[in-house]
Amino acid sequence: MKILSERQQLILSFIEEFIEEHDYPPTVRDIQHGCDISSTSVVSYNLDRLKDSGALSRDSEVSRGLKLAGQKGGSSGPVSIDTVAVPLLGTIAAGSPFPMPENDTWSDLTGQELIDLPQAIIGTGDGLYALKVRGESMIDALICDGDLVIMEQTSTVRNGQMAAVRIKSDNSTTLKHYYAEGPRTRLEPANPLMEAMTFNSDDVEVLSRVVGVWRYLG
Amino acid sequence: MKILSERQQLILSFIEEFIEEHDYPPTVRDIQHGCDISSTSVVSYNLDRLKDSGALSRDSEVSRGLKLAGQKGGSSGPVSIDTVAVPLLGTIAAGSPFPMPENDTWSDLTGQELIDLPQAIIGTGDGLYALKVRGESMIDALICDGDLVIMEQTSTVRNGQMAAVRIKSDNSTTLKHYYAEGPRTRLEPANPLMEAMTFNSDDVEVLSRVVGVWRYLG
DNA sequence: ATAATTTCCGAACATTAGTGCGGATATAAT
DNA sequence: ATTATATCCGCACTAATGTTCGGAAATTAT
Repeated sequence: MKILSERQQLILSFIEEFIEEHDYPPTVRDIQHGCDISSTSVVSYNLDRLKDSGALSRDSEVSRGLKLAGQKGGSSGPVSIDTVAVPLLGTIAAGSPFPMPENDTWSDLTGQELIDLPQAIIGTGDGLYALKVRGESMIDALICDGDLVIMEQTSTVRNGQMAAVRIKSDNSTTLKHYYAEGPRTRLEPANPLMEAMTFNSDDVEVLSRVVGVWRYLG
Repeated sequence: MKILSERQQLILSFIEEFIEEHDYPPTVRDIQHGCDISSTSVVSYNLDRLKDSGALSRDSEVSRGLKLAGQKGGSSGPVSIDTVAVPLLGTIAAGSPFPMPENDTWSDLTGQELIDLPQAIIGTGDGLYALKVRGESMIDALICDGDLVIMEQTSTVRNGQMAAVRIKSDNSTTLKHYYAEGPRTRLEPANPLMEAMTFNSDDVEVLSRVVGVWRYLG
């Protein structure tokens, strides 16, 4: 990746701020004055350079025909990107019943606390919900108190994926890596130092798939 | 609220679609042709009406100086929120030297892969960077292969916070909860099942503070 | 119907704004 | 130093773009 000159970075951040403020891109002359550049041609030159480097795209002969490349990934400052809102359904603790979405329509979750996560790392967010972990009961899943677990409501998971599974005979629920092996189902803790267990497949019910874990240590 | 004429509604939705496609607003003539209007003056006239009704704002004598009133804040589906972009500096593995931001100016990180995180859970994002974890060497910090660790470059952490610390005598680096206790410093694994260790405070160097951990199991 | 108001038309007009060009300066390579 | 390359400068040119204005047509009020 080509290195951007100081002036080019300045221009880039100016464009970002300008769009942030006006909701439309600046003109060449806006940039000129905003970045204290002596000539419009210099701005034009550097815009082309930025275009070459992929930092932005430019519609020629179009006023304000600028578009930041990442659009969602500027170099500094907050930018707006697409995110999905995931409802925080409750907390999960050792022994407590595993919370599940009850509403059959996801649109009916108004009033729930929502967690915003970037679409880029979460996907569409369909059927997702979040649980807050209380207590240390999931240490062997490498999940600790305070963690936010993002789950997808599904009863089908592929081998190797992590899921919330219920052992019917125990009436216990844990988060484990899931491996269906014919009549038996192996559940493997995320912590490789701990040992897997196998159950009769009939005895294992998949409640939700674990999509992600967010731990914030502000 | 004044009722909008059919033409005004058409113009409004055209502007919306145009911005969706180009990321900058249309010109009067774009609207003219897009809505099959005979004269630019008619467009200008209706834009003024729309401005009066509050449907949009208009910067006069500014090309493409349009801003839709609603602009942001859809009611369902993906929404735009403020996020911060965090550079992904590299990977961290057992034994490997701990990657640190080298550039003294954060604005100089263009070209790095960027991770977008919601501002709401990350804060301003100043001085933050991300590392991808390789291998199982951090199991005792409840961090596993593939995790994304968000760090803040700082040499001062408060007791109880998690930090990347270097043990000088070992020349080893680990992620531990940090407790300065006078001449001694106690380092406590995130996993409460494991035991803490104490070192001479001189022997412990704080490299970065751990702000968050993101584990994605797509 | 008549008048008042709103909307539309077409055609200029005046800025605004992107581009091109010759040459000056810097910066890097040989 | 000397050449090559990248940037910058000012200025002019042209395309794009918002605005104005007299009058026509449509709509609404009296």
